[in-house]
Amino acid sequence: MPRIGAEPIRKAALINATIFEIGRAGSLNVTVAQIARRAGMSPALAHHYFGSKEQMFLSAMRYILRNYGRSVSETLPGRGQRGRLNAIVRASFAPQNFQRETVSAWVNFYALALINPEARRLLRVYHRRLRSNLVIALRPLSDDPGRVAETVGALIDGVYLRAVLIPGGVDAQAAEKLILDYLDEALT
Amino acid sequence: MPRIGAEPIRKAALINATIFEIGRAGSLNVTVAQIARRAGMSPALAHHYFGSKEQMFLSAMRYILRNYGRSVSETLPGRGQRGRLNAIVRASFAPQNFQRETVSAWVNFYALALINPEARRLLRVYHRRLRSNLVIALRPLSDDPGRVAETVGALIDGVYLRAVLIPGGVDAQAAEKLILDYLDEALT
DNA sequence: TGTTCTTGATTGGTCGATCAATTAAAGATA
DNA sequence: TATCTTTAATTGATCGACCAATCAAGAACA
Repeated sequence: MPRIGAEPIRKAALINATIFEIGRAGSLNVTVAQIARRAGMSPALAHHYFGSKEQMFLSAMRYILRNYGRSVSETLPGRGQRGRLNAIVRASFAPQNFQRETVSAWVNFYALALINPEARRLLRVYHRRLRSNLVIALRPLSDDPGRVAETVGALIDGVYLRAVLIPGGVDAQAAEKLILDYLDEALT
Repeated sequence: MPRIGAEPIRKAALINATIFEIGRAGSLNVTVAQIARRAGMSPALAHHYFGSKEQMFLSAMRYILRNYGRSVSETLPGRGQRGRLNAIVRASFAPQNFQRETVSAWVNFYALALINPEARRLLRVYHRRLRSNLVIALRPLSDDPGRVAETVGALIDGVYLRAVLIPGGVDAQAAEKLILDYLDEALT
């Protein structure tokens, strides 16, 4: 059984399973055993690789945030002016970032950030980066880029939060439009 | 000890303690024993009055939402036109609704709504009522009251969400201004 | 007396974490 | 090649702690 070089594969499997299980349960109340079983290994092995459940959660959160950050910066280059702005907003509602499990995990990570300093730090890094991206894109378009960036950031989070509560799936189209419409009227 | 007619007093104490402990812990992972101790009674008595921990949580959530709804409708009458709108927004950031413990509990109730149908129902009622209030106030001011109401709703939630993550307390003033500024530019 | 209030004690169950033991690959030695 | 050594991978079993919920019984009031 033991193939050498299993660590990165196992860790990746565990991170995926963590996000999936948290999303599925809609809560951080998932057991290490559940996650490990989903990832096809024993609970002991999960502990072996991550040391603790907390570290698994934080790694999963890092993964989500890194993914989001990547999908933002990937869609950035090119597209002058307003195009950059639209790209940032659109990335937030791209299928990979806006799937029910992911958004559900996202909400729970916000709750985790209330009690875990490292989780809070990660979230603040994401906030800063998003804000910075928005400000740069807004600079040539608005006379108060800071305020508009803040508003868009809050709007994205708010729309995410409400999206998971809608029973019949999530309408990324409508969510995206709400924010783009705001930008239309904010950028006179 | 046993005074007659203790039930409503005990229940109120437990609901307060529930919100306080959830806010303090920043998580729904509070024990019935913690809550009961905070409310000055034994865990068994808490079960006696509420039947289960879940019912305690739901009652606490109802209490928060009722409180919020009341503080909105109290500030409503009078003030023609734009005044009603400002009042609704201002109520969201009134001290009683925007204290750290309350907002922290609020975020966790959102997470609870992901897994508990009754919690989800309560939250949807709050969404509908807020939206309805906003639409009525917006009707004479905007040619698309529905969209603006949706945006303000998401904005309030987003600002709440971000407020709890700021280390040095919450700036209700700034939060309020962000939303009022949005309204200024949305209502040409 | 009967009803309401109240709690200590207990039960049944869950879960994170640890550890000793097993398996197998990689590398060294001769 | 055959054998030994080292190291990584993996798990079953178990420990210790925590906790929601129940119950029987006591205490105070009408």
